[in-house]
Amino acid sequence: MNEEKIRSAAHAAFTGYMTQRRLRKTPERYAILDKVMEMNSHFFIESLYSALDEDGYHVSRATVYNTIELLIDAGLVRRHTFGNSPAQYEKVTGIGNHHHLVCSRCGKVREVKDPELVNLLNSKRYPSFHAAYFDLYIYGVCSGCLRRVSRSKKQNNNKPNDKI
Amino acid sequence: MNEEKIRSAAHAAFTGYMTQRRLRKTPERYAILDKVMEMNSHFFIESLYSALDEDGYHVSRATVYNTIELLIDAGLVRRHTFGNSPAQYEKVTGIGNHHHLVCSRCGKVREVKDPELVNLLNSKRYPSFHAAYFDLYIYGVCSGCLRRVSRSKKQNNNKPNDKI
DNA sequence: TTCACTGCAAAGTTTTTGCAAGGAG
DNA sequence: CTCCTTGCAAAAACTTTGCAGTGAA
Repeated sequence: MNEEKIRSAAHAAFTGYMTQRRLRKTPERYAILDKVMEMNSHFFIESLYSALDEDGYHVSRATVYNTIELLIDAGLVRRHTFGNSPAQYEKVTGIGNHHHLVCSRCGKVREVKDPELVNLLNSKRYPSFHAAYFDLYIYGVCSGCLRRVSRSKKQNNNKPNDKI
Repeated sequence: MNEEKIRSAAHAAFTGYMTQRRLRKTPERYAILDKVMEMNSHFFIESLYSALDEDGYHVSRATVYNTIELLIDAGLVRRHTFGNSPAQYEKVTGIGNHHHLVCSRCGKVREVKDPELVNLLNSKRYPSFHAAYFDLYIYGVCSGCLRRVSRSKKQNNNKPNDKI
């Protein structure tokens, strides 16, 4: 199955990364990687931490933070900070590059694919800079919040957003 | 002069925003807006706070945070969180949309303009989402860090980045 | 055997909140 | 005169750090 293939590719990549840097291949690091690969879509450090705990595999928060840093450096994970909420992470599978639609009102994040745009972005080169990847965030208002805003406009009590 | 025109346009926009939402037009809010418009490129809340203090215009941090939130909602300021450093802000002048090249090693941020890309992005429409603006972050390694990395590779002691 | 890694808890950083006083509308 | 906004300091939220013990190489 494809999911398993992705998992073992990630393992291999992480192993290579650690070998190259003479980092120790601890069971905690692999356990965290595995759990990350299980997470569908975005997650917080705290969710990852609890998910591991619920599996009966306890690691300290410090280790989670430390390992996530390595995974980011290895290119297996991306960090996003949408608006002012705590950092969110997402696994990088290689397949399916996408962008993020972020609602400025409620903070909800939706993914959109746009191969045309991805191709254009991939073709760009910059002087004195070796680009590795890009993140495109499109901010705006989702349809749900749009409804809410126009409703409250009529009641004349719309407030500045309290999320994001 | 152009700078003054931008400042008064920002004033007008902020006033309109506050009027519409029945928010109070306090001197603190205008002082913060003015200082923001003086900041060239990116700044931190802390820099803004000290800059005001150095001008002999003291406002509490709470007010700075509160006002920045309003300015973002009003579309006069953008918040960025590059890597894992504290949030950085930047004024929106309407002229000169740009993207950000972010070095994953040292955290340095450079602006690049690309009208072709901006036009393409502006033309995009999304179902059930009303886009207001976008942020494109291009992550990679700057030339300075690239030199440093290849040097340390030879010495066989390159470490995972400790910035970002 | 060595020293990078882990867990834990304490400390650090950044941001938010509660409350009394003040001032915009 | 009302009640939104401010300042301050305390608290919260998130992340990093110090240190002693553990285990990968």
